[in-house]
Amino acid sequence: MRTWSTPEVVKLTGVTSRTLRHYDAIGLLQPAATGHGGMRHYREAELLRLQRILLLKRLDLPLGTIAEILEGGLAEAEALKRHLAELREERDRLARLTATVEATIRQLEGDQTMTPETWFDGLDAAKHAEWEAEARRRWGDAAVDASDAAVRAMSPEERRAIPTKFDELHRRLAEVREAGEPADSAAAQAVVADHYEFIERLWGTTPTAQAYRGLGALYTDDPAFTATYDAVATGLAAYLREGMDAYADANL
Amino acid sequence: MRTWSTPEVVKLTGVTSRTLRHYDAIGLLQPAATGHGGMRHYREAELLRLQRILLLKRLDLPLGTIAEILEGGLAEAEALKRHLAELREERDRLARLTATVEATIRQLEGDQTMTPETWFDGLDAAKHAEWEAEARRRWGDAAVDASDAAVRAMSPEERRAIPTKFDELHRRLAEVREAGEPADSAAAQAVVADHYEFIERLWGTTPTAQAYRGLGALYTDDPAFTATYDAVATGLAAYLREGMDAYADANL
DNA sequence: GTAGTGGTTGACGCCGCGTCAACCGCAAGT
DNA sequence: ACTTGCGGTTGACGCGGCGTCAACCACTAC
Repeated sequence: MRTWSTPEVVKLTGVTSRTLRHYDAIGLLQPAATGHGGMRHYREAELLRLQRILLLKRLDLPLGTIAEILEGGLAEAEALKRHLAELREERDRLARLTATVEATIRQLEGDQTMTPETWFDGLDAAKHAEWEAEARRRWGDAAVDASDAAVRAMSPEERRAIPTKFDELHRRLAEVREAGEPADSAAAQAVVADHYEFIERLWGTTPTAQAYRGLGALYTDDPAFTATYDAVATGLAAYLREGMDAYADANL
Repeated sequence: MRTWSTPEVVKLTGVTSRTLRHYDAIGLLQPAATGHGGMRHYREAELLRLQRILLLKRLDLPLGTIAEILEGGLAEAEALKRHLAELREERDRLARLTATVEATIRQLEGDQTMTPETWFDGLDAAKHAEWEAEARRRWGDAAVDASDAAVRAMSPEERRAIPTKFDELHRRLAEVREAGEPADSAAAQAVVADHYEFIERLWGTTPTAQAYRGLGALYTDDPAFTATYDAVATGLAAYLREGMDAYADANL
């Protein structure tokens, strides 16, 4: 029954000696014996255990979970399933993120002139070009030009406050929703009323019921907007749209 | 020119007070003034700066990079491009990882009987089912059954040593390659010779030149194998295949 | 002797805060 | 006048998985 010293294990497996000592320290992989000034000696059982550790580690499982599995306290398939769910979430998050970053870069490199819609939402600055075209289709050139003029008339400070204001509205709305209030409740409608007023200021005109509903639809239909709202709270876009529809029903 | 206290900023932006103090500590966002027992007071300039910080943070930029951008020492587009490359890499890595984990789960839940190919490579245990079908197509039922028998005849210890042995071979090969040796050099061929011997033991028969070349082709053609080798060193699969071809030319 | 090799054990650093713990100033209630 | 409570402050530790010193020891070779 031969044994392996630390550097031998290093050569065999490719892990660093520091890693081996770390695993020893946290109890994940302890040498079969130590002697002669603390030198670690591993036997076949430990090597096999290390193999399994490395295998699971390549799946990005945390060491704690790996330990539980190896101790038999946790079923491997069970742990992997949970892990898989996390991986998928993270993968999807990164996919959305890359898209957002790409769009942001396009915006930074594209038209230098900051048109009003750029201010609509700090996060969606990047989406401006596509969004303006969409806006002209939905509301017509006159509406977009009016909004343009209204925002241009603002002071730089006012303009820069726009994303902040949107953020505030979104967070207030998310709070109301988390409290369990339906979108047509008084609490939600109060926030939507502020939203309507703010949109009114941005557009430079009083949105018609149809236009306001259309904006709500845009929030749920355009992935860029949906993503923006989902960043605050998942499903917030749909909730806001509901609230806007209810507001239009009741007040416009 | 009004100012905002810490809790007011918290309400406005949704960040925690701890985060604000952290940003103060690292110099990322310092309050315009402090007074009255250390209370922080922010003005509009700081709120706007915070907005930009949060925007960039949502893109997963590290705080250090955000600081550089805000100080003007780093072009935003430039930083984002670099960041994007990292994001893409990570996204792709996670995509491959989810696939691997999914396959591993399938394997764990599927056939309980561990057939020999399962041991071929620890990481590819999951790929067993697909791989066996592939093997039968490539080498025929007789060859696969022979290998099956050979591995079944091994002791459990021997079987469990198989992935370890593969790992060792792969690492040795990677070292040779990093030293700049071509695949048909003596150094590389020595490793390939060991590889051949080991395959011989696993298969239970002496692989013909054609069969051995076929195995090499599998390494580069099957994404699962390629990924396994790339985990050790990128392009290792191709290098090994080259080496195997050269070995077959010279010795088989 | 001295130098070199190959091992050991701390301990700090990374990143972005969350989460205590301990303290302080001010207002309201007893 | 004392306590209580609120709202703020400042440390300091913890997280994960090691990398990277620094300091030390045992043995061999010169």
